[in-house]
Amino acid sequence: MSPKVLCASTDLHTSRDAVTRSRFSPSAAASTAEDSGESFSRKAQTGTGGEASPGKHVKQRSRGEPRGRRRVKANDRERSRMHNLNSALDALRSILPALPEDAKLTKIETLRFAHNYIWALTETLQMADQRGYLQGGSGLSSPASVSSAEWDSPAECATSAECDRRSCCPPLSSHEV
DNA sequence: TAGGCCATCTGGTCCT
DNA sequence: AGGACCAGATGGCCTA
Repeated sequence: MSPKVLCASTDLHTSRDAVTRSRFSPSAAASTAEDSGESFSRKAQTGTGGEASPGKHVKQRSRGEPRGRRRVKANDRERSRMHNLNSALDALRSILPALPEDAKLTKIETLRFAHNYIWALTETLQMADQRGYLQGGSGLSSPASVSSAEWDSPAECATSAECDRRSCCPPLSSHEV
């Protein structure tokens, strides 16, 4: 679904990254506009968003580092934080039931799929527990051996549409994570 | 071309 | 004081 290639978590210099960097040139913007005392901000330019009205609220400068340098550092941290988040998301994708190679789940799809997957596993465990399968140690297939389609539409339903009709699966909104 | 998804920047707020 | 986290804004890329 999503043919785009996410930047690898450790690669800070994807082509997209390069494009963005060259476009915004944050270091330049930060060190020129901000060092001169004028805060460079698209929000301020457009006048949208939750920013305080200009002039009313001037954030205090630290006496140490110049504001521009702090901004650049904060941007770097934020970037790596998001890369970290994406790594975790990739790790989550990797343990979800296999999908076709080219079908990479989007972020929101990954979270929803994982949510349903956990729900299905829980249901399976409960059923197995009730039937005493857990003592025997057999009769349960490993999650990895179950197709993603099966996990998308839990055991009782052949299709997700049927699942919707019967409401056998908890709607995500009912216990949104 | 519109809409979805994404990366990035940014300022505010909370926490250590 | 500085870092982490968050949400809004922006613009690029891709697909229907």
